[in-house]
Amino acid sequence: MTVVQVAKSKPGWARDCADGDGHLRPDGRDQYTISEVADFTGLSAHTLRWYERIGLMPHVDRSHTGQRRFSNRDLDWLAFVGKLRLTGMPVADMVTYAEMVRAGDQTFAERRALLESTRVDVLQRIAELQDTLTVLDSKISTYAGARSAPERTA
Amino acid sequence: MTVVQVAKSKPGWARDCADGDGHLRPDGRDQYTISEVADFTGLSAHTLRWYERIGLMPHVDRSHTGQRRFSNRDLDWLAFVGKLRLTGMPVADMVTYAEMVRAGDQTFAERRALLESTRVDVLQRIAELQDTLTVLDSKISTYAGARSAPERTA
DNA sequence: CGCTTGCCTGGAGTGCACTCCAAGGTCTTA
DNA sequence: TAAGACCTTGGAGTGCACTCCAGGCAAGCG
Repeated sequence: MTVVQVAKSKPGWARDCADGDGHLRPDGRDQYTISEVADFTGLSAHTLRWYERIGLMPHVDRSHTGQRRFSNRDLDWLAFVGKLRLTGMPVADMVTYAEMVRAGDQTFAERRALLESTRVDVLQRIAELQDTLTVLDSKISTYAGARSAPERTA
Repeated sequence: MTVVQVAKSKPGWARDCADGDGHLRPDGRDQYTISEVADFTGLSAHTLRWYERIGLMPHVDRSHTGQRRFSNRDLDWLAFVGKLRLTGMPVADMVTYAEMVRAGDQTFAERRALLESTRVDVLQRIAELQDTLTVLDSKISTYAGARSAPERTA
């Protein structure tokens, strides 16, 4: 029931793991262009604009000519959104969360509840993956040992 | 970079976790109709036919009138495919794996390599999720303690 | 025998999360 | 001041993994 997809930015679906969360935040400034933010977050500029359009970003500051100027707060928010994305939460639900944030303090309980159910979900997915790992390992050892493994038979 | 989606069969995106992998295999038989298999696996009959069309299933037996009759081996294969699906492997890659299986023994090394890279991927995703869990927990405790939490600030 | 239920097919449609395009304005640096 | 890189918008397009539809065949039952 759980489908996972990996962005095509990496070759094939095996992600390059040694990414090291590369993008250090350039402090000392509080104004970033969209392409800088794209570099820091790994999201495309398109996606950042789209996030704003659908209400997943609080309204971003603009320069006097209308260009976006992202703040460190925006970067923090995007980092958090990135974590939610990793949990598998649909964008629509993240928008709901963002709306609750905008609605103010009376949504605390709801927000907490959402985060807690997310937490449960993450725990369950970890368990699923660990289970999958077991299956994978036993299959790999089949290949390691045997000259002909019984295929289609677990 | 990792996008995860959860099927709509469950209300919202929070999956019902207490599913218990319910569907016990009814042994003593080796012939199942498509709707039985759909029940056992949680996949829809549509999806099962689609899997066969795209080459993700070995050719399934048919009754004298042309209806599919799935075997226990098919069920085993579907269970394994389900595990691969959980890892986030795209369907196209699973088809590749299925093709290697059909190609026979000379693909052992490739198959093993694929499984091993999958394994690495799963390990990495588990690590990501554990990291996410940490963020979630610290955010939840913010909500737990404070009357007004600093939003957009991690 | 007719009715309901289940299965078959190829092909079209859906929903999600981007991803890109066209047409134009802006910023930088030589 | 001119070239080229970068930014803006609304809307259209893409890829994936299903999901459904129309039209038809077949089996079981009262």
